[in-house]
Amino acid sequence: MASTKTETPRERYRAQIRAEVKDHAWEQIATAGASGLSLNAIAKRMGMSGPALYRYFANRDELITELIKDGYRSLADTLHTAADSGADLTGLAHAMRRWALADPHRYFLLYGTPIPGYHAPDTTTAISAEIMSVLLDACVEIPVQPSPESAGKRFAEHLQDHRHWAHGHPATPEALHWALTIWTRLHGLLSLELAGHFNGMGFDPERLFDSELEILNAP
Amino acid sequence: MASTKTETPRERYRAQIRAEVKDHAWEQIATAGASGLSLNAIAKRMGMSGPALYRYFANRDELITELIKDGYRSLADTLHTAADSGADLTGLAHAMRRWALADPHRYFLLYGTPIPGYHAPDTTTAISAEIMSVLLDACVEIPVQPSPESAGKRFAEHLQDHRHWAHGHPATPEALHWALTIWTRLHGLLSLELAGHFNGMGFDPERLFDSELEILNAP
DNA sequence: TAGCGAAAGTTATAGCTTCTAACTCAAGCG
DNA sequence: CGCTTGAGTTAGAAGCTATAACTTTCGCTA
Repeated sequence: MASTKTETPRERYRAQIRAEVKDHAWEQIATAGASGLSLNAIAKRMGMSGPALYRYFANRDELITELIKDGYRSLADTLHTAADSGADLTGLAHAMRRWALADPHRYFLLYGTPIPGYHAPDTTTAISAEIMSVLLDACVEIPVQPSPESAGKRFAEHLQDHRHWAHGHPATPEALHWALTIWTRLHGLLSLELAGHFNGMGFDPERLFDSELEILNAP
Repeated sequence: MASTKTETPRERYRAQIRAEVKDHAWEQIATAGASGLSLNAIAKRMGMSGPALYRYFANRDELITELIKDGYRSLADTLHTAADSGADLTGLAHAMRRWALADPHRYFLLYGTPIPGYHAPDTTTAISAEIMSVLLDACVEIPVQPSPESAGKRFAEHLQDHRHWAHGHPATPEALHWALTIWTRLHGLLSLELAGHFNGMGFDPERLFDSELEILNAP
């Protein structure tokens, strides 16, 4: 997976610089968050003047977009790797938690407060769908019974008309519902833990995570 | 609850300007988010020069801290009002969702990506505890049965040693656990909805919310 | 009521940011 | 070997936070 075509030396050099910039950007994000990202500072740390970077990225937003895309790619790869080695929902969830804890700012770049001007391009939504697909695969193994005349049943029925986001995945509406539930619950836990909202409370966030995961495995 | 003591005209003027600044700040946050907040722009919109505002707020962070405090206060008041008019968990959750949808950026200011330098002062953690208290009150009405030998039971036991965040609330460990669960699940739903992660998916977020709420009412 | 002191608001300035414009230089391709 | 293209430079505009020094204005008190 090196290159799609024969690259000219110029193209190779360009790709290398872009990668180097992104490395520095991730480093900067990991310490100061996305709002602390500075093209100028990156340029200086790379030994060149500020405006030089504008040869490689049109503006700050394009760099951030690229980072978000790489972030989604990283999460999707992490989940794929876990799933390929036979991980069930519990394994996937723990892989996701480890991935999030490894770089909280990266998690927030994807799932935190939306960047004001930023609008997700098609490529990121495609990878996002890939992530959901892994989750859906893990969901079909979970027995989920809809009680009659419940909001849950109504939502599953509602999902029958709005399942295009599953991209043809052969899951029951109940499984789709459950995948959404898993997503929102895990995000709620991780988001609050990473933001430090559990900090003064004393309990072990991992135990709360495991407890919630138990319910997600046997609804 | 006008004033604690007799205020001098200077103090009254000062308080009025501070309030006016915060009004403009909220307006700015509602449109551009917290990262787009500019003391300079606020000053100009108020007809004075940039540095003038530094007489009223030591720096940008102090203004943001104040806004966060007011945000927590606003949410706590909303929940108190709902609880006082007899709302159960469903009512509280819907009040919270309405509050969040009314100003998504305000929600993210409290529960979104943490501000890099910012560290919550005691006053905000106190109001945060107040919010949790309302949730706990609603929890004691919900029957929650711990299955033997489960991660859930183990976490409830773990909470017996870490319940100081409940500030002496007479709830069972199971109720404490359930309050945490409610918090994280509602946050997961609201956070993803407000950030627009459900946008392309077509389903009605409120129906998913109601479905989750049904489970939270009868675990 | 006069005046004094503190607070409010001003401009100037430093230092940071993003980003454009114009220029120089070097690398690579024909 | 030369020409084109792209990389990197400096200069500069416009914005931001924040400080310093100065002026004005307000309100309390003697």
